[in-house]
Formats: sequence, C-alpha cells, structure tokens
Amino acid sequence: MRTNFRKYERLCSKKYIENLFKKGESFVVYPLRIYLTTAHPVAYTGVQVVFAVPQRNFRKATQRNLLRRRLRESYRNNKQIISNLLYSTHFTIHIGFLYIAKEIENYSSIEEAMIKSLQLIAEKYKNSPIEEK
RNA sequence: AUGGCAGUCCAUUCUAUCGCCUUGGAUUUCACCAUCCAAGGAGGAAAGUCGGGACAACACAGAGUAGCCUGCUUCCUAACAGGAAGGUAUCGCAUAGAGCGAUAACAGAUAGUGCCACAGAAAAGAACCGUCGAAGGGUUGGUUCAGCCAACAAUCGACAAGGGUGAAAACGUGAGGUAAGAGCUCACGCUGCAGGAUGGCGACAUCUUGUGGGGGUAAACCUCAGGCGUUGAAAGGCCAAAUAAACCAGGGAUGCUCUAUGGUUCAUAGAGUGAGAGGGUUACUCGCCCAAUCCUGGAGGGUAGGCCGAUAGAGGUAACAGGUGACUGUUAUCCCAGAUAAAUGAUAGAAAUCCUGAAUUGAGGAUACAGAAUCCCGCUUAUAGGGCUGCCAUCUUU
RNA sequence: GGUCUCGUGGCCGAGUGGCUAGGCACAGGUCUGCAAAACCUCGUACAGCGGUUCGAAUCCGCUCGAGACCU
Repeated sequence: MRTNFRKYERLCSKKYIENLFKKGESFVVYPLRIYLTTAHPVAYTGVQVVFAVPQRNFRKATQRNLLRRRLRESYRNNKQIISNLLYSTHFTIHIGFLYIAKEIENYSSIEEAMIKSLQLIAEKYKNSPIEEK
C-alpha cells in the first residue's frame, strides 16, 4: 500500500491536543511515550497523529526538527500495521507520540519502538470498533 | 614554496527508492477529496532582539515638566549607538628625522552638589608635627653685681618649604623676594576663556595678544547641545461559528440663594455664593474634547476556525560612469521560501576533503555553527574546512 | 513572535563603589553508656567574559541560564 502522510492525518486543533495530553491514556515504549484518546469521526481518516519533542531536553531547534522528522518518517513507513483503523468512519483515534529520551537516537531504534507501539495499539483496538457501533 | 596578519567569497556533491509544503495546469466531481504533469522550496549568521526603519492601530489646537538615548569633525544612508575619510589623545614598533600599527562612551570638573575605604599630619573652607617672630613671666644650666646668654615647656601671632602614607598630596624647573616662607612676583613649560593672523568645508594645526586657573571622579547626581508621541503582526481588518443587549457594584455633572421682567409649572438677565464629579487625550500637569438605550469595574458564559495583512523589495546580478572612500547614478537582465502543533525529509550507494592507523593496497571514523514565522538595513555572538586578493618574514631558482 | 524581570556556598536570603551579613543543612569536636537537644568550630559562594574606576556583587556592554506577562 501507499505510505503517504497528508495534512488531514495530522492533529492540528489546539483544543484536542490539550485534551490528549491531559486526559488521554498513556504507555511507554522507550524512547517514546504514547498518548491515546478517541473522538468524534472526521472525514477521510480514522486516526490523527501528533509528534512532539520537548524543548526541555533538546534546546536547539535543529535537534528537535531532526527527531520529529525521524518520528514522522517511521510512522509513515509503518502505519499499515494499524490499517484497519485508518479508514474507520465510526470514530477517530487521536495518537500523540512524545519523545522522552535525553539523547538523539538513530533512525533504526526509533523505528523499532514505533513498530512495537503501533502493534500494541492495533491489539488494543482489535475488538472495539464493534462496541463503538 | 612555507608561515603570520588583514580583507573578501564559498559553506560538501551526485544517483536511486519512498515521501512533505506552495503555485500553475489537466482528469473525475456540485464541491471537498483523489490521481497525473510541471516549476519552486532555509541562512551567513535564519540566532541574540542590541540599534534603526518600513508597515499598522491609537492619538495629534497647543504649552510645560518628567523620562530615555546620543556626545571630536565632515560625509554616506530611509534611518541608526552603523559605515567611510580625517582630527586629537594614549600605547606599541621603528628611527638621525619622517613614519607604521592598535585602541578610544573622545562635550563640560572654571555652573552647582556628592564621594574619595584602609593608611596618612592632611583627601580639599586645611593645619597635627614643624619653621619663624613677639612680649614678659616660669623651670634648668652657664656666667662678671644689676644683668646677659642658651635650652625646655606653655601663651599670642605669621607661614605652608619639609613629613614618604596612599591609586592620588595642594602646578614643574630656575631666579627674585622674606623674620621664615609661599604663584607672593617674574621667565619658561602645562592649561581654560576671549580675540587676531595664516592654512583647512570643518574638527584642528602653526604663530600671537589679553585675562584668568590649579587633585581626581560625569559607565555619581548633573549642566550644555541634539534627538525621541505610544504600542508592536498575539499590531490590525473581514468572514464564519457560538453565547447572555442578561447579573452585581459604583457613577450619572451643567448647582444653590436673592433681585428684576414675562408667566401656570417655568424661561431670560444681573448679583452673590458653592462644588470642581466621570471618560478620552496610553508617563504627568495645564489646556482641549465627549456623554443618557451612557460610562467604569467585578464575577461569569461562549468561541478559539478561515481569509487578508504576507512576500516585487530602501530587491538581486552584470556593465559603464562619478567619488580618496562609505556609497551613488544610468542601462540591461532576473523573479528568488511562504509554512501556521508549523513543509524543505528518510533510507541505501558512490565521490570529495580531513583525521586515526598503516606506511603499497585495504580498514575505521568525521564533514562545522545551526532551522525562516511580517519585511528590510546594521551591530553582536557561534562556526569544520576550503578558495581568492593584499602586506610582512624566511628559504630556493633566475 | 513580542515585552520585561532575575541570577550571591548544598538550600533560603541581606548587602548606599571600600574585608560578602544571617539562618537552615552537611562535617568535626564538647557533653552522654549511646543518641537527641544545647554549645563551639568549619568551606574554592557574587552566572561567565570584557570595559569604566585607585578599587566593582554593585556602574556599562556582550554572552549564558532561569522565570513572568501579552492571544
């Protein structure tokens, strides 16, 4: 399948992001912390994603840019793991990926953590679409 | 050729696969979405936000005060705490002398006020020790009777040479002068103000006349001269969505008395008396302007999406011309990011440079500082490595 | 993005240009059979660099770090 990553797949609303990090359930797959909430359905997609690298740990904007781009790339290349959720029209899952390591990891280890966390998400929502109906 | 200094330019490159943002076009579609094609997509500092503008909103009869900034001259610039060319001072190098380079918040200490720890006599109207003089008395000593001489301490007066402390000591040297001395006077030197001559647009330089002055500190207060309206794109405008023109508190001025005239409450005019309330003038005061479905504050409710601003400009590049130079003018040519939880990327391979190691290959590692957020001009700070130009030194060849 | 404020031992915190107070904590000692309390003692402290000044924690400039506000 295609592995593109369009604008509508990103979570842009300030309000939803605030809600996600405040109330969403979370778990850790080092070096990532993943936040999850469900919301009302949006056109064209079932998942909206946001990537974050805290300024507390990485002072320089170039470092944060690098890590955010690696996160986004690893999600783009592996999002077929949760393909059954991607085109759900019944609800939208908001996912936030927070980079919590203090040092800059290379792409392969980030991708490993991304695959693992996406598998966990897929496991979690295996049966829930039916309940949501 | 090597090394150093200064200036200036560049800021790894290519290929494949998978992607992202903007614009334009095509197909499908009511439209969004989707697919395809084409073009473009971080910097010299994008950084710090330190100066200055453009732009925008508010304000703008005007005056004064406060506040902030700047401080040799002329020029450049839209403007600047920026730059250029000079002047002066200090320092360094060199020298017979010229000179070369670096640095400078480089107006005023003779407008006034303050401060100058410790040490020291004293840190700024001097006077502790001291020097000199005076008159007689005191004490001691000497001596020829009265007395005289010397020393000491005390009294009165004059003075500021000496005191070696300090970062800094009451202009420096010489002469005169005096009881002793002293810029007290004089000459030379340093320096302020006013004036003259010559050169220079000017700062200033050289010469000269008169009249004064004597510690430092203005990145202490300050004085003088010049400049500044305030706030910043989260400015500001439009559209959409949503809710509560509701609630609570405060204010809501243009007055009062007497007299006269007309008169039904009331109106007009004059005199006396009182109160100077709210909002705006985004630092303050005066002054000015505004108001009855009004103004201010409180608590609370809703929304937090889109478009414009916003990317053609004090624009870039080249040539020519002017100017010592910063820079300017003319002509030609080019269009060169526009995101918004925020694009400009990831992976693989190759090349280039450097380092480690090795001393033939091969191998391993590294490729800086750093990411636009309205836009420009400067400054400051960070920065692997490389290219070019100029100057200096050394060596080699001719 | 913009406008401001602050930085003093391990922690809190005072400080008109002239030897950087004070409290808590830590460590050592006295006391005690051992502790606690009390008393005594102790230290590379002015964010960094440069300038002004005879002399900077203080004044000025640059850099670094922390925090607040503006929608």
